[in-house]
Amino acid sequence: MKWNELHTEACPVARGLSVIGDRWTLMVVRECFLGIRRFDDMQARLGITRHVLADRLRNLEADGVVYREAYQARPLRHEYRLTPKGRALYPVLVTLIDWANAHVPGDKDPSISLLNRRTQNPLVPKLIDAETGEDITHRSVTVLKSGQ
Amino acid sequence: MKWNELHTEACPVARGLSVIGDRWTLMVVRECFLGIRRFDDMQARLGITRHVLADRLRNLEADGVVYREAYQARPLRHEYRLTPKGRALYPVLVTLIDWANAHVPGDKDPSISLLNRRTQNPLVPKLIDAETGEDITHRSVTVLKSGQ
DNA sequence: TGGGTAAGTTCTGTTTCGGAACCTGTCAAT
DNA sequence: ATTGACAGGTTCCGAAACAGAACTTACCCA
Repeated sequence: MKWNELHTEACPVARGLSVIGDRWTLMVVRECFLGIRRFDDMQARLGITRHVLADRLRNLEADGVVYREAYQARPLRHEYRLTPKGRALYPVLVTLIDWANAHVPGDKDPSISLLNRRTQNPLVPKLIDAETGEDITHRSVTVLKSGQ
Repeated sequence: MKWNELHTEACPVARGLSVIGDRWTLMVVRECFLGIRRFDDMQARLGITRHVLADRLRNLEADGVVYREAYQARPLRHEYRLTPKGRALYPVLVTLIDWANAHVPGDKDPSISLLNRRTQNPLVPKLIDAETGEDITHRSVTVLKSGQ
């Protein structure tokens, strides 16, 4: 199967990964969350090649995750910002960060972690079912194939 | 920057993606969560090439996400199962599924969604800070760079 | 002797990537 | 008028990764 056939799959994991399941894309989204909006800043911070960054930003814009907005007219320059769809990726990023901090130790400090902004205590992300308040675990969930 | 230099980065997003930030890896993990344990089953279901699947399973085993366990002796055959580190990826998968179902519509039914096993109602995943019970959003979180 | 099963490995041609250089439009200083 | 800086790309090349198909190994069964 080729990658560009994936976005129509029934499985939401496949559809999600058709947008962000790439070696660099989620790192670009991270930069957006950190307030980095310009091409050269992203390129310098990520160490990605300019060619690949241009391609990823093009795809993210086409997928509606970021949009381009002019910040000066001459010469015309755009910056990249997250759309609501892009901001909705925040829980994915947070759970990934939590997993990596727990299970993929880097061999050099400094490390980066998340704090509750109000209390300044370390964030302890927990996934619950908003309907019932129950923890979501592998065992508390079942899969539904709907449609025909 | 090359991909194999990424796992030592300070940023947990980079370290996490060095393990699962690949076009196929999280799909393989999904199969494991669905109880698919054997090479040929995964290959047939995913439509991935055998070469790439063998490589991804090798990497996932090396990274401690899955382990191989013999299920018959002659000829020796192994199946792949999630380690605790692998099972800890469940929240990442659930938030990704939730995002994709909300924002990446497939153009063909059937679609797949998650249910609370006990109530059989649709799952509404919500990420909260276990310390305070507050919702986790982009605005309620701040970033800490620790170490030196 | 031949076929079936399971888990890979090997081969070949295509696509993508990394790294560096180059291009475009504009302004400001020399 | 020319030079340099800035910002956001594009182009080029060789290297790496990928898709698809065939092949290999080891065993069992008929």
